[in-house]
Amino acid sequence: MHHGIAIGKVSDAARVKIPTIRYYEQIGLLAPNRTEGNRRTYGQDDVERLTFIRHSRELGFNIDEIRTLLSLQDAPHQSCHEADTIAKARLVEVKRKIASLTALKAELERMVEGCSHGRVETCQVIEILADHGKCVFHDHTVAA
Amino acid sequence: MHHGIAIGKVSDAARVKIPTIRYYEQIGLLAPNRTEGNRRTYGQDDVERLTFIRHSRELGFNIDEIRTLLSLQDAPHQSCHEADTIAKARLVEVKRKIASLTALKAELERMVEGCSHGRVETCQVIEILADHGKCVFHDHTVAA
DNA sequence: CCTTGCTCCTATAGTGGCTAGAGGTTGTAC
DNA sequence: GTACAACCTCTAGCCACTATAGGAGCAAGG
Repeated sequence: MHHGIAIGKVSDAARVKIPTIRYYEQIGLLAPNRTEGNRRTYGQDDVERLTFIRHSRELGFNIDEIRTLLSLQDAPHQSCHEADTIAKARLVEVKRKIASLTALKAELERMVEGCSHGRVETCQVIEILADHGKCVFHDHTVAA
Repeated sequence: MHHGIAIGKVSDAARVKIPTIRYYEQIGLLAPNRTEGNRRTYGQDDVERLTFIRHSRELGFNIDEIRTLLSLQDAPHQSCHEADTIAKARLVEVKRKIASLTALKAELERMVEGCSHGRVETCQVIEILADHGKCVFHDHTVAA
């Protein structure tokens, strides 16, 4: 009504794109509130909720984890044990990913350094990709 | 015919799942060869090609990059300049990702350490997620 | 020869987390 | 009153697979 924020403003304020906000509503992360003219309307709390979501996404939490984190935030008198568990799991994952990417980095550096800048026949890049035995990167789990 | 390898064997040999092999054929990474009974049939070269693809995917190259790398491998007298460029671009990306994940790791560690194991009200995990200002992780680009 | 059961086939739909587009409505400023 | 921005819904597309349904081929044992 009088002090509702339109989706565009919320989008700017929370730095979450408009279609993404609509998507979040669709999957139930955001409560649907409309004006008489059928426009989505938000309050400052929604801006904060969206910021929370964006930040969590940036930190690599998936939607299900965020759903749990949001439900925890909505019930502040509960134990934070679950939030702690989620963060810890994420930390383990991140550590593993860093280790994997570091090995990958070494592999790519070896490829690039080994490249004789000649023809494909003698190119380390192609050769290492073709023959796994020549690869030093063995924890092939994350990469992407 | 007599020395063709069936998809299941190729799948085991190259450690690429059967539906994935069919998918690769569909998108043109693999030539389609069939027996009279309409079964896909492969040779040792296909096992090597699939291993190349798997390895490249594990190293984080996307399908388009792999397409280029494969076309280079198929023409070994060409210059390997392009392969070098692709690997270098990937290296830059990986370095950026490591930097980002390292910052993220610090952030998660701060969260977990700061958690008083009490109630959500006072939980650092939730608080840091809610208030971006309290976050030390600012290169929010990769994360996942 | 026949059945059992394994491997294979196609085609379609689903995954996650959005993003893009078409085509229509509402609200606002001049 | 009219131009135009901002909004609406609905559908389809992105990537790289993965899953499922429903059917056909093929090798070994009886």
